Amino acid sequence: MRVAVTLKDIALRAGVSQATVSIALGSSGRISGATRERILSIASELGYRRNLLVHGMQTGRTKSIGLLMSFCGRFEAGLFEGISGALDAAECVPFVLRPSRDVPVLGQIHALLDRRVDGILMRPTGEARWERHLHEALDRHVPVVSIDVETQADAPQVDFVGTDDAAGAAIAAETLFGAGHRRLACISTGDFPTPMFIRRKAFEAAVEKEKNATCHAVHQPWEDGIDGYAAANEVFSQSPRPTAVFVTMDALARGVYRAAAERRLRIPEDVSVIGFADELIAGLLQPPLTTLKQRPVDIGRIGAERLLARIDEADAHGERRRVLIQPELVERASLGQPPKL
Amino acid sequence: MRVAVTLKDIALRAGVSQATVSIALGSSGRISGATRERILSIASELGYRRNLLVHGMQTGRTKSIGLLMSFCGRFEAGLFEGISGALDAAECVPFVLRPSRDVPVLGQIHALLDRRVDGILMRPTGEARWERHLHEALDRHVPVVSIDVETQADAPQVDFVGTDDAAGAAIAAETLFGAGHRRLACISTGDFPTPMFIRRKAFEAAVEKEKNATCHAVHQPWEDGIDGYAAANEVFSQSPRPTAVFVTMDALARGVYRAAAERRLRIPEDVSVIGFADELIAGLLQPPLTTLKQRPVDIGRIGAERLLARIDEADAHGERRRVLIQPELVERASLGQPPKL
DNA sequence: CTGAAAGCGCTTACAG
DNA sequence: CTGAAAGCGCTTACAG
Repeated sequence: MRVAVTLKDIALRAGVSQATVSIALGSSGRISGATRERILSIASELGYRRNLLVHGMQTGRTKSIGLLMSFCGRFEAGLFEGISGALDAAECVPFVLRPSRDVPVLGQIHALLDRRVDGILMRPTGEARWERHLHEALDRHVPVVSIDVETQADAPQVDFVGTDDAAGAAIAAETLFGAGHRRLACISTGDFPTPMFIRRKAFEAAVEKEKNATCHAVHQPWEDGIDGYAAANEVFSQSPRPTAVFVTMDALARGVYRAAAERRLRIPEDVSVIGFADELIAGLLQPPLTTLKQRPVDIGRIGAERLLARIDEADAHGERRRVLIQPELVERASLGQPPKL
Repeated sequence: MRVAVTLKDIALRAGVSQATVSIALGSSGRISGATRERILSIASELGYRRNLLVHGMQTGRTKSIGLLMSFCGRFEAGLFEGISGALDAAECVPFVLRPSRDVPVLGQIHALLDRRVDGILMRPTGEARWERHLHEALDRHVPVVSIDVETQADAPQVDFVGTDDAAGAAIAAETLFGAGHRRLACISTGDFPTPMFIRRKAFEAAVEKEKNATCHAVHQPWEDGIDGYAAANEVFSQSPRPTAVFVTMDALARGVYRAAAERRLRIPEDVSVIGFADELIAGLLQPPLTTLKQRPVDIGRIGAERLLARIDEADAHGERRRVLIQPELVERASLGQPPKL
């Protein structure tokens, strides 16, 4: 067994004090001339590794953060990729906790705080129970940054980085208008304050502003594996039938395609479909789904960078800053002109 | 700002020594009668939270582990769900680091060790560079458990929990034999020691043992977004044409379906296809893909439990233990009898 | 530039 | 059952 090498060991070998070694090894402070070189070489020879537990306790910086999020799709994978990249550059490491029904959020936040994380990055679920526990962190001057879903009034000091969902929904609407559609439908799920909710509101607002345009909106409560089938059936049984459907997340398109197939409605000849998110399924559907592509890697990276900046500022209570990332239209084959009457 | 409450604060208020408070709060040792009650109530009143940095330094247990894995699909999400569940129960929290070309593995292991993780759970990539750095952990008596991909001879003390890939491949072969197929093909990717490699070898071995059965094997080097299209074209241009194709991972089926469609081969009437993993895509393909379902949540859970057990045993150098989880056939629509001549 | 000392917030023998 | 003391491995003023 190898026993950990300590400052004392190095000091002994180098014939200097522990304090000198500490200073020489830290990038900080007064330089120690040639002594430093000697200390450095002894340290590396001995395979010294600083105990970050103690270091963190002394300095108040553990170079660790907490990350509260779950992993279910390509979007989350992108977020994590971006986050990891930014943290790597700062030599910071994330504790990752997965929100779940069985585990109280407060307990998770305490688990992080007890380990003295420097900050917390979170992707809130839609549920409100998150917000009220954030003060446990903020009160201790541990900054919190939220990605993808914005926290609400309860926690106005929480920075936000996410997709500009409203802009994306407006692009979807404009695209449909541009193709000649006026009789639209919107199939949605997810309540305030989820991105899906914001997309729906923005889409409806865009329709309101467009002359002669109407929107038949169907909202379904969120559930696992939701696919929009029931809502699509309602939409397709309207008369006159909408010529285009906006779904607030790609997964809903699956049910739309199925309902359309059952009614022998061709996509896009009889009905156009446009999604949001560019999840894996968008490219797999036949015809491939036109959708709004998010930039999860950027969101993750910028979110982590903002958190690191907050940590350096030592300012957990500043006003909220928001960064909105523009989504981009990915044109595939599910969108065409409205059918001729 | 709230300043952290320490043992001293509680001791002062309770009129006892710091040591007494420490003992009363720890679940360990001698009970302190009524004093304990008083201390406990003062602690909770003050909102005391133990500093796990210091606690970890004192006891040598940080209740943190390192988790080295990346997130790209449903399988990984399942692993993480299982891991999280097991760790939650032990009040343990994982640092999660994502392997990537840009970041040296050694650096990641050091980042974990410097933070004094109690153990490391890893899902190795196929690359060998992992293994030789594991000793950094093992030498310090930090146990390592590997999931999904078994580490090799370099690190024989590393426990393994993963799918019984060989058994799964044998099931695939038996299923095809049972349906009457004898002219088989195997499309594979991934080298030793990935699960895909093991599946391929086991499949070929099963074919060898079956009378009159042949297998046309095509191996493609692993790359991102690989879909098996080129390999499928090679398979389909054989004469006589194989009547069934085993792909060592579901994603490869995508190219097989495409190649089949281009040649107007119907699935399963003209050619049967069987996959491995039950990834999301398996259910989305048309016809839905018959495949071998893995049990990622169990693998994750058992892997984490094994690691926790190793930590408790304080035995990082015991012999390797292996847990193989049986995969299960998911019958969907891509498998039928061979075409009549 | 360097050393001696104090301190971070705990736990753990060791006495009483 | 409880207290006084030492110690974990560092960092940080404070003297020299």
